[in-house]
Amino acid sequence: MYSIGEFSKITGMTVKTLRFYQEQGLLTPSAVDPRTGYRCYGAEKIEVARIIGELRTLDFPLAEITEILRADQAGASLLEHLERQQQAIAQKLANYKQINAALGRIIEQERQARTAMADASFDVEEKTIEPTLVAGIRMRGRYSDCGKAFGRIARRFGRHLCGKPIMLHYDSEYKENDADFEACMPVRMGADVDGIAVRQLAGGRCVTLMHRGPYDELGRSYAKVLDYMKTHGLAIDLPTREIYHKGPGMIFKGNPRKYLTEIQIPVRSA
Amino acid sequence: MYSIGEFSKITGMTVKTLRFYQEQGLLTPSAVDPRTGYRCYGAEKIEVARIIGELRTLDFPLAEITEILRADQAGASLLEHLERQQQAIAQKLANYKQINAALGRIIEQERQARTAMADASFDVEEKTIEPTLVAGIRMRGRYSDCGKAFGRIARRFGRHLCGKPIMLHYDSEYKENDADFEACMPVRMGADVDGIAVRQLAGGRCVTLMHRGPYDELGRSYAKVLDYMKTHGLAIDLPTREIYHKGPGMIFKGNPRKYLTEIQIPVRSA
DNA sequence: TTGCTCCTCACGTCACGTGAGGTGGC
DNA sequence: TTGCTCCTCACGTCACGTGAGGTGGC
Repeated sequence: MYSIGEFSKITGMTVKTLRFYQEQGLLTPSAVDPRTGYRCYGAEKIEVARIIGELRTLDFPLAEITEILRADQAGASLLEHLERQQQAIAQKLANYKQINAALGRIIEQERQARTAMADASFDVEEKTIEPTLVAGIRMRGRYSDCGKAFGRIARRFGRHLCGKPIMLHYDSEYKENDADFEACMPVRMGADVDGIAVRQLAGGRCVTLMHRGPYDELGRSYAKVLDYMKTHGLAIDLPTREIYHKGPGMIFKGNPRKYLTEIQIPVRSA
Repeated sequence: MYSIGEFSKITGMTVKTLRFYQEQGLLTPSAVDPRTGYRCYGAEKIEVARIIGELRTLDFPLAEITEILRADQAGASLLEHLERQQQAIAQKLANYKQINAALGRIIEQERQARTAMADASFDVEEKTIEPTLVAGIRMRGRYSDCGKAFGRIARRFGRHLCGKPIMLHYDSEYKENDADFEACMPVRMGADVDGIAVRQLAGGRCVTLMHRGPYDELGRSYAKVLDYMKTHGLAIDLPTREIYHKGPGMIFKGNPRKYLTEIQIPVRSA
């Protein structure tokens, strides 16, 4: 016979836990001194404690452990308990996997927003861009509808995504309600899936400018780019592009004054 | 301004939750009628509720959400919170993965024990066994030490395991304290790792008998097998094998009367 | 007497959910 | 008056942990 302290050392369970298990009717002492209230555990309780410990390691709730111990004789039910528990664990696992993936995406986005802010120059520049594989949805309507399209692409391509969202503008003039545009996201690989086209976006020479501020002030930056092109005798090669380096975050919408949008206009000598 | 019921519908949070968030100082109503106690939520609270909801989806504790909301202006801290949270989630994920794997192993073992019980014939038989890849630890000492060896192999080879534990006996006579034996477990693939040898176990002709009961009664079954071999003029080809189809379970030790052990003795015509 | 083990009882954790019992406005 | 929304207060969940305050045996 062991005192609760001794039994605690043997089983690796705290004294508090042992008292709690007694209260729950899960693991009762072999005897209790009626005068002092001292608990006594017999050697046969060690095996019971071991089983409880194993089942707790497998995250079984105490109520179910009580059931399993009671049904020990039957034996047949153990397998079913195990299978049910595996279901339960699999659910939690799936849940945390999802959370983990979501956190990964958000963190990545935040990091890129930081570096974009650090790297930006805010001057009109000419550069050569690389060809890029993108998944895109071409649409007509209002620019503000592009959010949903980016969302659809992101959900579909998940971990194959590899860059910021890009919008292609196919109109040569500004259109409010009937614009012709395409929401794209760079992907590592992939094929067409319901309404989303995967293709190579051509590279080449272009004029760029990083715009800082809300989207409704993009016009000012476009003016700067077009001035530059006129001065240098360059002509537009549609579609033009906008790259959203930093927009409303997933958590905080953030301050529109800090949004970063890169304007890219493919050009050829006029 | 919205009543708590309206705001609940807008945000998808229950009324109880909204009251709780107020109590926690997380999301306070824009106004409270001092006479009736009725809560009023302004439209600007919708965005706050959205952020709280997003962060709860990512499993942030309420206390940390409070912090994040307070530090919103700073902005810089969000990324660190996200990274810390990813750490926390990764831990839980790893924990549940481990539980899941353990459950899988135990379930598999229980299932195999069931089918073994259903298939066993309990007669001496001759059969041809297939070559098997095993991971084994050869040792000298007492048979009862094999448990640790099986444990080591199981931990090392984890998901590459593909069968019940096998013991090889290299002695031609019974030895109590200085037996020469090898604890093996079938594996799908693998290479030698500290003290564990991976190799092909030869197949061939052998005499088998399924023994049902405690290990200390194995002698009776060996007698039956040896009788059979004598009658049929067969000679032993060392090492002999024991396959533990059902022994003490991982959870319950179970009734030794129900243990199932297969004796396999490789033979050649004498 | 001191130090150790043991006892009970009450409360805290975490993010809410579940009533009970009652009020205010249409 | 009825039905609906809203209110507060107390308690439950889950598996313990953390004291506080006190007792028994060496």
